[in-house]
Amino acid sequence: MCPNSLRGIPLPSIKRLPLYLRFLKTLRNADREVVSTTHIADALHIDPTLVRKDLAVTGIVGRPRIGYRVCELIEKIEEFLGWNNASDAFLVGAGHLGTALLGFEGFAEIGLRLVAAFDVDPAKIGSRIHDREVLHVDRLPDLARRMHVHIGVVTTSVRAAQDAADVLVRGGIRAIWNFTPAPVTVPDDVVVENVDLASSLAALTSRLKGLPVLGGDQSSVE
Amino acid sequence: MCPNSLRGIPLPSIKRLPLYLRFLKTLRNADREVVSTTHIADALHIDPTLVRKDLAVTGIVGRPRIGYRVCELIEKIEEFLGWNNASDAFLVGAGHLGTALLGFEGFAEIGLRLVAAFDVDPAKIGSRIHDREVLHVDRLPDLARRMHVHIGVVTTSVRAAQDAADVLVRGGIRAIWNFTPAPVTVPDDVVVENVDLASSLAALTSRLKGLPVLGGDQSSVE
DNA sequence: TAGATTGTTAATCGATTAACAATC
DNA sequence: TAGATTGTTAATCGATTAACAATC
Repeated sequence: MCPNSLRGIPLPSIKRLPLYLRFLKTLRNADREVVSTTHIADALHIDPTLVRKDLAVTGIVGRPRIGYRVCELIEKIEEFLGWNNASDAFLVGAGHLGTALLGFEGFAEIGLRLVAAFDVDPAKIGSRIHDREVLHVDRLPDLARRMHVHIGVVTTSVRAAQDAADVLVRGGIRAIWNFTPAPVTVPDDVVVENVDLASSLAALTSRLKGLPVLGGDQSSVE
Repeated sequence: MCPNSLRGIPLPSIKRLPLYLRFLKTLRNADREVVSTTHIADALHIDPTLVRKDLAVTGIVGRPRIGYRVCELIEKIEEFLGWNNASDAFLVGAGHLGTALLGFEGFAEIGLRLVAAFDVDPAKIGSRIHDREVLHVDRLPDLARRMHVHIGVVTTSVRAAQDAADVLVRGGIRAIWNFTPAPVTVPDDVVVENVDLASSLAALTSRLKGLPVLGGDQSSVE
């Protein structure tokens, strides 16, 4: 019955969905009604069969000879990723990076809404950054529960990252988006996704040095 | 003769090296002289054989029964990644994110030095951000060549990303670290590494929704 | 020596790519 | 119809894991 959800879905496929989404939106802006996987594949330099497999995880069905309806595809991908109705998130660490993320308008596109920022610095608490209040981190657990916020974004210093994660866990948060290079430890039922700039830079510099690297992924266009 | 450099090195291995590096530095701070792969593997939740394979790409040799010398391992990894002597980089787009990156002290650890920022906004040009001058982007190509800068960091708006890439290419830049969600097109000999927040968030939210996801990678700790 | 660990070779696993039948 | 495209099954490829001999 549920051919896709039973077997599990490859993480690489999930990570490519936003790529398709972005491209499809440019097509929609250009008033394209339908699109074939070969067209998507050409534009994104991905194998057409892989594109078909990736799109299949959303449950979309195409029409032979025609392709997929652009609007339907966009809807299906957003629905699959849960980006159709935005999730509220708390940000911990109102420094430079935190401020940048609070000001990043692109989050609306990807279903995330940073509703408040937290810090320990008395100089920051009470101020507003990009129209969001900065609160003391001690207030986070209670507010997270009362506001049903399930996602935490960590932009503290490396030193404070684990403390931030602990506070978020105390607030019953279920997912942590960690922008610090510090690995954080959380209970099994909390999901952690790390944005690891060092890994990304390692991929860049090793290729820059002309080393022969195998298995280039989608984040590497030449 | 060169057992590793002939066959090419897996990109996943390269992306894990910074993870090891960070852990090894905590060991060095604790005055640990030697370390075994089993110890590293336990701490980082990675298979010990995989750790050995990853470390092997740097050319390090360990001693059976003993392990690896911590300091030597750190040196070898930094040398392999080219992080032992920092590379100069230009940043294009002095907005919120650009400002955050200019203020990020962690780059010293990973061999990157942002030496100047560029923008088109007259209000910004001539100012200083975190002690780096903001110059008009028109001056970039000439300066890049004269200063032998080979790395460009793009933190512009989506709209301006391709223009930024073009200017960097005109300056003879060889690698672009793209922080915008826009895919940029560059000549074959220029390396592009994308920091794709949407992909990262997709991995987070799909796991948050309790979907069965295969192939969790290192960026996903639970 | 005994035993922990390295380094390597073989097996497994999953993702990607190729082939092709079904469809409109 | 002819032919482009989907959707699926099989083949390939590479990364990870397991097994194990070599080493000190």
